[in-house]
Amino acid sequence: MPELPEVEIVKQSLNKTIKSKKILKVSVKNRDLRFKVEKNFELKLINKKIKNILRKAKYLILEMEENLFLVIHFGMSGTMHLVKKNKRNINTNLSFYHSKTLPLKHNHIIIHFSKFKIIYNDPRRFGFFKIIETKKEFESYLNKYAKEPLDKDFNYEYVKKKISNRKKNIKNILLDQNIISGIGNIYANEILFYSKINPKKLGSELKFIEINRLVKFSKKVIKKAILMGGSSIRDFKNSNGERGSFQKEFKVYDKKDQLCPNLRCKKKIIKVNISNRSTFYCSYCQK
DNA sequence: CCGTTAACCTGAGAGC
DNA sequence: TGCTCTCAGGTTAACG
Repeated sequence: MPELPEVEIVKQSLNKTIKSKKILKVSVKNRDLRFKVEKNFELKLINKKIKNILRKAKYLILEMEENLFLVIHFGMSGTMHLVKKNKRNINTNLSFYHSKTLPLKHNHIIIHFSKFKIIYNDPRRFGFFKIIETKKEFESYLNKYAKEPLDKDFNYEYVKKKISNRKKNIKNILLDQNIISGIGNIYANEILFYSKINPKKLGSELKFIEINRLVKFSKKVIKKAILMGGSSIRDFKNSNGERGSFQKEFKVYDKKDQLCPNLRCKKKIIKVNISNRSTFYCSYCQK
């Protein structure tokens, strides 16, 4: 579900609430996430204080005392909910693309603090929670991943070097976390529209100006999405408290048969399948 | 090494 | 109302 901007929003919310708080109790209702939640998960976290909350690409990291790192990935459908304690209500305070109501099913992991608890919900269970116990191991774990658009040295030279010998189409390149990290299906579509690049074009075919636009608009789109609280799709209709509003800015994503936002164009956005992912673009503006 | 596809899961919505 | 089918914000093992 969440791409870089959505995970960043979670990070920012958590920084306001659980930073420097102590974990009093952990309960795991279902260990069968994408990777099995380890046996000693609860024991390792209990009585630890949270030092900091970090993000890298689509990963959220809770940095604990004693060089303990809890790495969280939300998969396709993971969400985090903050619920005040000692209240019977089911209001959550941490609803990004979700309603303010805690879902009834699929609440797999609950982390208790003195005045509230955070609940991890994930219907499809593609997400995971992993504990890393040394700083060294933590750093090498994250260094595996490619640079993300917001990195200072994510620039023309970096992207050029990464893609110029690739026979892979640019849409799949943007989704490949080993080439560029943090971008998912929504933002890949949007970035390619702004960059005026046909998603089927191969990495090796991109010209100087196209790579430049790709770098520029990757940064712009991701930054703006963060400023707008991320994107809330699918369930945002029935939610009165969703935080994200970047879905209102979508130019092509989920816009099949709608007019191209470029007013001079007047053609319709088309939808095609690229490697089993829906891809939306204007075949006139994106060459 | 590289690129593509299928598989992992549940639920919502469309069409009949 | 209910059935079947397709699709969904991600990742990766397995294959050629």
